[in-house]
This record gives sequence, C-alpha cells and structure tokens, in this order.
Amino acid sequence: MRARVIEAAERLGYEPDFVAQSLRSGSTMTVALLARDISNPLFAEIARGAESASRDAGYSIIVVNSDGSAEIEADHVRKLRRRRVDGYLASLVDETATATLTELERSGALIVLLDRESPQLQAAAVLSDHYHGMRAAVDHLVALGVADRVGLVTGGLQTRPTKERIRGLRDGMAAAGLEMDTRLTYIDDWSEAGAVAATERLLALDNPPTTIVAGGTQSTLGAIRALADVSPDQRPAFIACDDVPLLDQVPLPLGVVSRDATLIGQTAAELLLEMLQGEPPRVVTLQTTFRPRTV
Amino acid sequence: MRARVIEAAERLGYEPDFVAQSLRSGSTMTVALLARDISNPLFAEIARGAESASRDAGYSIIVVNSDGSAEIEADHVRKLRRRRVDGYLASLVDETATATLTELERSGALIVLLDRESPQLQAAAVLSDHYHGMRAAVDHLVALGVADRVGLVTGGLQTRPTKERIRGLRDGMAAAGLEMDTRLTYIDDWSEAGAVAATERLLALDNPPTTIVAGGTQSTLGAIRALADVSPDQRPAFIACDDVPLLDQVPLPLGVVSRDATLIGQTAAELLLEMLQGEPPRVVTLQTTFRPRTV
DNA sequence: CAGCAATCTGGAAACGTTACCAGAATCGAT
DNA sequence: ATCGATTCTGGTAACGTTTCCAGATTGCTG
Repeated sequence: MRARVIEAAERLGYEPDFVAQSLRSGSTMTVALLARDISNPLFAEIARGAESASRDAGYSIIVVNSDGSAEIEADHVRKLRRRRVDGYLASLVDETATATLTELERSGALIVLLDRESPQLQAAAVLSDHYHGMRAAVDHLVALGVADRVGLVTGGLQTRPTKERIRGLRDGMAAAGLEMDTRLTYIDDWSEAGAVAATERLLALDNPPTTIVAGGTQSTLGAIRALADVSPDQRPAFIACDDVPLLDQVPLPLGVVSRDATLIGQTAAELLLEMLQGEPPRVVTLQTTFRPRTV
Repeated sequence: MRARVIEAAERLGYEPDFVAQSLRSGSTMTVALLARDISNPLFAEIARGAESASRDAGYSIIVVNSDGSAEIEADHVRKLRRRRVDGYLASLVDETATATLTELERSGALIVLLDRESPQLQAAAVLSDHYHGMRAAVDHLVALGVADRVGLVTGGLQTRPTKERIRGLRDGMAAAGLEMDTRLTYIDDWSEAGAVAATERLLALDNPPTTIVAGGTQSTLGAIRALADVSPDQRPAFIACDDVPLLDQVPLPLGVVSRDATLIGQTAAELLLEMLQGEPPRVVTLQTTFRPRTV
C-alpha cells in the first residue's frame, strides 16, 4: 500500500507544499540573519557559513540589513515575526536598544546573538575573544615601542566588540605602565567616510598617535585610506580589527586581529539547530588571532 | 464598525499571520538570491542592493550558495519551489546546465537573471557591459605598449561575463592589429588558489605575458597574490575585472574594470517587482567603467 | 411609505497540510 | 473458532487567512 502511494506520488510529480506544512506545523524552517550591512565582508562570510551549515537541516536563511538603525531593525523583526521565522542570528545594532529586544522576545523564536550580550534576552551566543587578540596586539606594540600614544578609530560603543577591544587595549597598556588617552579615541558611525575623517583628525594633532587601531571593516578601510596619504616615515603603526580581502597586500606597517567569520556563521547556525532540537542555549567563545606584520 | 474592529485588533495585539496569508493567496512575498558564493563581495553587495530595494515592497530575500555546483543549485531551486518563492534573482553557475533551467521553469516563479543569458528561459535580466569596459582597458594597454601578450586568468567559460570579457579583449587587440594568444588563457574554477596557480604558470613561461587580466573577484585576489612575489621591474601590467575593497591601495600597476554591484542588485529587484505587478520581463544593461592606474 | 439599490454583516468554503480517532482488518494465542 | 491485541485505513478537524455569497440592514427616490 505504502509502495503504491509512493509510486503514485512519483508519477503525478507530487511535492508537499511547504507553506501548508508551515501553517499546520508552526515551523517555517526559516532563519533570519540580522546584520548592519550584509555586504560587509564579515557579515557576508557569516551569512555564507550559516547558510552552508543550515542547508542540510533544511533551513533557509533570510538576510536583512538594518543600516545601523535600531528602528529599522525592530521593524524587520516585527515583519519577520509575522513570517513566523523559527530563529534569529542577530548582530544587533545596539545591545541596549529595548525596541528590538522586546520585539525579539515577543516573537517567541529562538535567538543566537552574534558577538552581543544581553542579560534581558534568553539566548545563545557566539562571541569572539577580542580581548585576548587585542592584548596580543598591544604586547607587540609595546615591544616595538609604539604603544605610548594609541589612537582608536572604531564604530559604536553600544556593542560588545568595541567594549572588549577597548578593555584589551586599556589592560594591555596598563600592564606596560601606560595609560590610555581617551582623547585619542574616535567613535564613528561604522562608515568608511567617518573613519577617514576620524583618522585625519588624529593625524593632524600636534602630537599625533604612534599607533592607530581600527575597529571593524569600515573603520579599517577608512583609516587605511587616510594613512595612505601620509609619507612613510611619518606613518604611525596600524592595527586592524577584522580581516579584509587584500589587507595583506597593502604596504602599511600593520597587524591584524582577525577571526574566522565563516566559522562564526557556522557555529551560530549549529547553536540554533541545537536549540531547535530542544537543547538549552549555549554561549560559545571563538578565538581571535593577532597576525603581526611589518613592512 | 470598521473603527471598532480596528480598535479591538489593536487592543488584542492582533497581527495577521503571514504563513496563512501565503497559503491562501499563493504569494509568499519571498525572493531567492541564487549565487555561487554570497561572501564574494560582488554578490554580497548585490544582496545588499536587492534587499534594500525589495524591503519597502514587503519582500524578503532568501540567500543560497551553490558553491559552484550546478547540482547543488538545482537542488536549491527544487527546495525553493516547494517554499513557493515568488521570484528568483539568479546568478547561475552555468547558463547551459539544463537541470537548473528546468527546475526554474517548473517553479513557475518569475526570474531575473544576473549577468546570464538563456534563450530557453523567459526571464528578465540585468547584464553588465563587460565588453566596452574591456575594450577601454585594452585601448589603455595598447597605448602603454603592453598589449602584445595578454594573459588571462578567469573563472568558468559557462557564463556570460567571461565570454564577453574575452570578446572585448579579442576585439580590442584585433583593432590594434594584435592577435590573442589562447595559450595564455587559463580558465580556473573561480577559486583563489586556482588563480594563484594559473598566474604562476603564466609568469614562469619563457616568454611571460606583458599584461595579466583577471576575471572576477577570486581570480583577482589570486593573481595579486602571485604577482606580489615578482620583483617590480619584471611585473606585467595587471587588469582586474570587478572591484575589491582595498584594490586601490595595492601597489601594483593595475587598472580595474568595475561596476556598481549594489546598483545591479537594486535594479534586479526592481525588475522583479515590475514583473510581480504584471509587467513583461525587461533586460537592462548596466555600464562598466575602466579605471586606469599606474603605480 | 413602499420599493429598489446600495451597503453591511455573518457564515461557509477553500488553500494543502498534519494530527487524531474510530472502525475495519489482520494476527497470534488459547 | 474465539478472543484480545495490534496494525491499517479512511475520514474529519484544525492551522489562519481570503473570497464569495446570501440575507439583513440601511439609504434614497418617487
């Protein structure tokens, strides 16, 4: 009997309808990736890793750009909730923005935070160990004797990576008996143009920094653009956080605190799949590695 | 009455269920982006552009990696068909692979091809004018006197961009009375490692090329990696097709044939939205621009 | 105020599944 | 052969909408 039914289904080209299945079962086999900007290489690779990892389990990935706006983000979550998304991989614009957090909670979906922490939310998380990567970078700077005045160009303070990087920087400098000069810290809007401007302001100081640290992809691109205009003998050392294609080919005295973005996406997807099978949320911390280089 | 209902809905926090709406209406308000690798900056930006453009119309974007495999791609389409996606933005692995084409046709969904052509498929398309960008590049090479021996490192021949670039290259050289040496053409697998190997083989020839052209992001990254090991006075000229972050900061005598990837994604989404409103499929060709540079 | 058109309102069917249940059919054991 | 236990089978309800229709109500005109 079973065989006869299967044969008939085959013959008629029957394929179960996903929408109807979803309506009945309540699960849409869909995961949303919330990011500031998917075209950012970091998020693009996370998306890649997450897609590959969830593919076999039958889950599809919806990507969403928040453009750095917490309102747009909350709006997206509202729409996604109506879509009955099963889970979120969420790189929130602002860990403290209650709008998004509330919408997420109301959705009832499972959540994996990407490099974010929220006591309010019952969620799994994939964190990167920015602290130790940055400590390694500072040790290197200290050894080179350029850690006395460190300028920082980075995106928003509302997120964990920035906080952790600053903590690593401060602690590393303190360990060498140095103090961080917060006047050398520029928080930009995660935009390349903002980073160019911030870097130029740092370089124009009477007493410019001996090292510039850039936090995040856009900041790195902007800082490099600004640094390229400085003559080689006056250039500060440069540390980038997060890798960018071709970074190794740029002739600047730079080092990189990098991490495996594909692995982040993959791990996040795995954590979500675990939760979808009923296991409790876990928090995984992935390492960052400091790759020094002197041109 | 109407007002009373709305008030009650408000009070109870009623939100229409998307899945049920989809089941009833047949439209899922979902678009799938088929790409070889979304983490490739080109596709990442296309995804960005497409998402932004479809957001306001209420459409969500599902991204899918085919990993360069036509079978995986066809498999994805099969699954997406069951999901009843309304449309596809398709950067097919292989224009001639019938498996995917058949699955797409069977799906009944609307299709916008991304830089692909298929007589079999009734579809809209966003094409890039690789031909004229490449012609401009060749003219530049001719003027510099390095167009006599042009090596080509590029991904597969099964897609339009490669064919068009070669056509532009051949025609441009012919216009200058030069003939293309096909022994200098290496078709790789769109992978960076493959491009490194291909470039190294070109450089190791007794009579190495005076210019190397790289087609596509991965080929460009690989070629640059290989070229970086060559001493500056022996380096061939270099032309990259498609931009990569930081390309401008790499100290190679390179030029770029670039295009606006975000605009491609945006245009593709607009074409799809048009079709979803009942208009016939259109084909739009966007320009490429040659940006020369000599270090 | 009757008569007709126009609007309102509530109910039923359908979209394509899955879960559940009752009754039929099968099986093994006494 | 009979009884209870097990598997099979077909049918029905439910998921949350939208569409459609019939009947009720309202408004307007003569």
